[in-house]
Amino acid sequence: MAVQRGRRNGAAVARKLATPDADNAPTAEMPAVTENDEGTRARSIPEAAVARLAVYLRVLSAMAEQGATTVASEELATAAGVNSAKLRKDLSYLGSYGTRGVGYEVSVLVGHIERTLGLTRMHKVAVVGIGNLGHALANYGGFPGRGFPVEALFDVDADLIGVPVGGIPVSHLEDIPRVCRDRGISIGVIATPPTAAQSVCDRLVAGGVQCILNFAPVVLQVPEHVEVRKVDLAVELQILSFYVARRNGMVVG
Amino acid sequence: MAVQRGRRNGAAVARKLATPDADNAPTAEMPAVTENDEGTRARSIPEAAVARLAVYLRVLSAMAEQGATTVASEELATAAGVNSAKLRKDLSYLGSYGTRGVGYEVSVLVGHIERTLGLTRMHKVAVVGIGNLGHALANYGGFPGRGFPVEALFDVDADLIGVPVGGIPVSHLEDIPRVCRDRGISIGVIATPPTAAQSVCDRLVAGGVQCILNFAPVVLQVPEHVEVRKVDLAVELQILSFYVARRNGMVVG
DNA sequence: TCCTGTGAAGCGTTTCACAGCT
DNA sequence: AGCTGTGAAACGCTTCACAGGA
Repeated sequence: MAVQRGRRNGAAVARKLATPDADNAPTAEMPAVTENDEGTRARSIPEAAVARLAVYLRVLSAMAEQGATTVASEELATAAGVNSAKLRKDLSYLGSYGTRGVGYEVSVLVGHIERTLGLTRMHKVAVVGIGNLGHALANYGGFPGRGFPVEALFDVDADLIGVPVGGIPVSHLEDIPRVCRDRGISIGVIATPPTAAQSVCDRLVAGGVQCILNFAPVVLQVPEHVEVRKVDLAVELQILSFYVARRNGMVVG
Repeated sequence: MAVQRGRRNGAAVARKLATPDADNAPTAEMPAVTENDEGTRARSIPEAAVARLAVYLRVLSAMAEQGATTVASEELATAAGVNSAKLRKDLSYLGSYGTRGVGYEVSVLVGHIERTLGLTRMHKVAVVGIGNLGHALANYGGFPGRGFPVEALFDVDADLIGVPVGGIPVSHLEDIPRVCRDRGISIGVIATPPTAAQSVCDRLVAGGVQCILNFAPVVLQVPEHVEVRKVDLAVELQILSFYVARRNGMVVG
């Protein structure tokens, strides 16, 4: 699965382009310093670090549940699968909330990461394309970790319209803009066949959706203010295939 | 969704550590030059480029279907969502197969990318955890783009054992090592709850599986020779959340 | 003594810009 | 004239190594 986050535009490319994995280049004009509800610096956290913060958050939550109140960088790093220098650097982007000689207070860190990731606010999710995958996503029912309630479902199939899936009735693709606006959807998940993806995407954008998680194997064209991340099974498998092939010396029968 | 590919070990960390997104550092000891069936250089293709090659392949296949025989870097780049310099650099890792003043021959490029990614050989897939997501994955039936047939399914649920899903009967988790070995599974997909993931992973490894695609929100510990990629919905959503928050000036109500 | 926080070095990736072939 | 292929510069991320506080 590849993850995309386009930013730069190529030479003659007008619209924002989405690209897989380590593409993007948060270069030049990053937004100037902005502050969140607590005054935490939220500027210029490297892309890569943001992704890891989410992982630290999960690990920290698990640790908190097991009663840990304090954690050292080495311990947290190991649990999160990174080295401790990277972890400390990542955390330093949030500010200095550790205690030298001791470590970090779990609850404090959880709070700061949540604020930094904008998890103090709900993000309503719409799932488009209620096939196998869409069904699975809709049934997650209130996405992982809470804070991401699924509040709208869409499909083209007339047989599905009105049928509740995971408690929410399916609406028609044409109603995407209206429903998204009415319900204040901020994240759209595209789980349609590739041919439908771009038009679905356009409707989501028309409905005021700011972020899109795209499972369809297509490069979506979106306006600048919309953030796209891509999950591509075929790409993931092919990358794995590359490493098998290389490991096996590439001498294929 | 985050993608992981661990490589370096942190200080006191013995087993390979998996980390999200732009982690890894294919540094130092990359395998020496190896050749594939056609003598194509397969060494030292940057991680990031490999991920993009899979995308180029999809775009090229679509172009071929529409009758294109030749394509220029600018055109292919735009369609793939990257800039043309990056595309040319990526393709140059395969060797020089373009024609100056003209472009690339589509079929030739498709062939070279397929060989480089090891797609000339089948990679049998096992899906573990036949819940909502596992069901969806099993029903993909012969994963995207062919070359990745699903040939084994596993679950703990007694009610599921023996039931065919997408044409393949579900086996018990305990049989993972035997079945994987018998059927020559090379890629394992973990779609279980997080608590089961590590033990499932260990069994897959015991069954000779070389690559794992992990949908469970856990950092898997695997031996060096096993490649793990991770797909994490919660992480993806949280990254999107970060960008919404930043865009909105972080001034949360 | 222990562990955080961080400049600075090291690397990998991206972009630039142009030489070179058709 | 057009487009590829690629050194070299630019950039961002990771790692090192140690200063400095508890």
